[in-house]
Amino acid sequence: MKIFATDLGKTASSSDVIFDALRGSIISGQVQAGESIRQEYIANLFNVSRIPVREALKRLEAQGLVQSLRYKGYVVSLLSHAETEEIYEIRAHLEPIVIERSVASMSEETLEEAREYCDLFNTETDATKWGEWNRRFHETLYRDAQRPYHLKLVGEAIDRVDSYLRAQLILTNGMEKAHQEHLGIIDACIKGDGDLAASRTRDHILGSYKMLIEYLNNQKK
Amino acid sequence: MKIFATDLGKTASSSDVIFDALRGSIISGQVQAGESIRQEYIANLFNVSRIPVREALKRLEAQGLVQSLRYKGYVVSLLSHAETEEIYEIRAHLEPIVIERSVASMSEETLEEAREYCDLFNTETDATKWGEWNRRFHETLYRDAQRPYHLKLVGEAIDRVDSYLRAQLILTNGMEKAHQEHLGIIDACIKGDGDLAASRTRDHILGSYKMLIEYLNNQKK
DNA sequence: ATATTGAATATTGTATACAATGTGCAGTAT
DNA sequence: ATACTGCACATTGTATACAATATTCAATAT
Repeated sequence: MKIFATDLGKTASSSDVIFDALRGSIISGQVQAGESIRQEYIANLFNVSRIPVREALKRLEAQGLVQSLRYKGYVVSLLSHAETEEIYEIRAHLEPIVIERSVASMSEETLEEAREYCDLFNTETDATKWGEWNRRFHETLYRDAQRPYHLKLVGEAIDRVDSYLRAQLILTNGMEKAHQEHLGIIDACIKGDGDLAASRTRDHILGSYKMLIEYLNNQKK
Repeated sequence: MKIFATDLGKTASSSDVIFDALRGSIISGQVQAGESIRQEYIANLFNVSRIPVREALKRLEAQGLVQSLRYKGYVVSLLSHAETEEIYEIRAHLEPIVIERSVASMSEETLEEAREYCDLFNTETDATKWGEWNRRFHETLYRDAQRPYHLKLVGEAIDRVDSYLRAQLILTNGMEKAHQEHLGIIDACIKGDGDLAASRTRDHILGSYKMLIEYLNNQKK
């Protein structure tokens, strides 16, 4: 008899659970940039020792979401204007590639799910949830690309800016514009036009970057 | 009196030392893909407990160089053809961007250092060192780009394929071609022609990918 | 000869304990 | 009032210890 050990060794250790939780708190903006995270505090929160907490933090650090300062704790990374620009530049390069590949083999279910998130984004009244629907919308559309490495990079890039955006609720302004662009992207996917989906995705990303910059400039005054 | 605490909290802990060492062993091909890394073994090697070893491994895992399999140890990641293609595709997109920015503010020292590595790559007789000189050559040329996030991604992407390439000593074939291309890139940098440097860099990367694919096809027969 | 079982072993994941050292505040001097 | 000093405290980094469980290999059954 054959053993199908598909999920061998994949039982989520508490370190994984804590990683997910911390990452979620950061990208949702619940823990703001600059705040310091105490190992002992997190450990008590989850009723574990500091060991798994440390390992989760090491992973977050490798991803750039936190920085370790000895004797001062792990601090949620700040995001400079320069780095924000970099990340949007990278997203504007990679995400069109991904969606183009994705369109080529996009399933009906994927399209349907994307439509749902698109709708949720549009009808949601709780502003703190817009970021999440927006993210799921895009990630769903990228799902069929069979480009895991691209997706890893894109996901981490989005994590990095999300933590900042959501904390500031910047999306408030361009909601309607964003929704129209989402509809345009879905439309291109339905047509099976990868090129169009790609260029619309690029415009969408560059557009939101421009919006962000304008917002920050207004803040200064 | 003012305290210049530039390097506050940056004393390298043993976990950092071990991370560097393991990363080096992997990307140099000394530890081959598929090999498993025993925590206790590494701990003894460095005369430390398993704790810092585990943290180093967690970081390597976040970078994709190793995978954790419970009760079986951390295994050096394999590299599928699909993932190789992805990584070269990403490099071909990002590295031209980086070098273009870099050319705009490239110092004489950088150019000089790049020339040295170019030379070392060309004259080196020990095949195991080619990869290292090649890498330093490119990283030097990217240094002045002031694009830390790009450099992080590019560095990790190179790490990922280097571990595989060096183990196979694939470079053996295209040495002379690569050297000519290096000279072409330097030439473009001297001229201050960012566009040209970018396109030559792209061609260089795509060329080495093509070479790799041919090599792998020949292996099959 | 091959398949199956079970106990010893190996290996990881985590808790606890301890060492090192920066931080913060009270007390003191100017 | 402000600047300095020293000590208690807080916080991290790592060693040791223990628990859980997969792996391995010899013994046994088919």
